[in-house]
Amino acid sequence: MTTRKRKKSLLLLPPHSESPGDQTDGKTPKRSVQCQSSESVHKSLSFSPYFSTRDDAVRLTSSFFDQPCAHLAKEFLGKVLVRKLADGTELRGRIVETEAYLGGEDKASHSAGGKRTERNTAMFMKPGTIYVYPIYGIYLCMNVSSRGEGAAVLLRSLEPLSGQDVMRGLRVAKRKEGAKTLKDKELCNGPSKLCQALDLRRCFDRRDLAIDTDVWLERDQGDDAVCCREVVSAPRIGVESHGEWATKPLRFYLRGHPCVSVLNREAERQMGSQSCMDSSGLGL
DNA sequence: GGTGCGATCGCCT
DNA sequence: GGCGATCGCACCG
Repeated sequence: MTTRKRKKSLLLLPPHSESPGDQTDGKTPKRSVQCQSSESVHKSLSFSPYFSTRDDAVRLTSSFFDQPCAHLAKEFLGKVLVRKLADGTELRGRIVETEAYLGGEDKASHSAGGKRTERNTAMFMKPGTIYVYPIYGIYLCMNVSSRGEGAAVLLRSLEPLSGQDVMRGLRVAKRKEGAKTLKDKELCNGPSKLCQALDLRRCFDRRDLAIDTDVWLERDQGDDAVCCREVVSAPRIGVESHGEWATKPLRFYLRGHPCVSVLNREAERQMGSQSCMDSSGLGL
């Protein structure tokens, strides 16, 4: 899987580089982020086949984030992540997949063993603090700290609700010229994809999701659709090398949702008629 | 559709 | 100097 070669191919832009609209080399086409009209943003609002939306969305405050990690990871499902760009455009996506990283004893966590470094400092900050870190040299992932020393929730997938055209522009900017057009469900179906689509950069690291003016979380009617039976608990992705912690069901996603990055049919089959309150095996 | 592989570089030991 | 909470693409059936 891993290669040691370091060719100087530039198929992808580093995610932590300035977005294409900010680039000054004159070679990259400007995307539409800076100039999309409010009308086009309104048009891009699409009705979700899975949830309904309404105008009385409520921003989530600090108290919401102060929950045990795995519990918060499940609570995130159905909530709406909002990203307000510099030009006022609001990008919205409903969270449909998360992972809990418990810190301390959790060997798959960046903060395993209570290890605190410059990079993972945000994991130890107050619940609701954003932790953005680079991975594989070219991608970013976004977490939100929870209650518990070094604990955080990784946001893995969103269902795009508004601003899809802008998201597509941000995603396309990172892909090879001539690549096929991305479907809406492909815009945010992965932890690094959602960072690209929402233009979440490293500068968001250590910012407070409860009070920030550029990114926040909302609760809306979508919550009503996230009944217990729809939540699948499965082992986390990409942590196979961490022994028993690799098998713990700390990934949560909405069953049957097309925007989930990786399905776990085995976990879904095992759910059966079991309540999700039990299926994690963690007494959540 | 599923699978395998290469890309790429910051962080950590 | 090794590794990694990923992704896109080519290839195959």
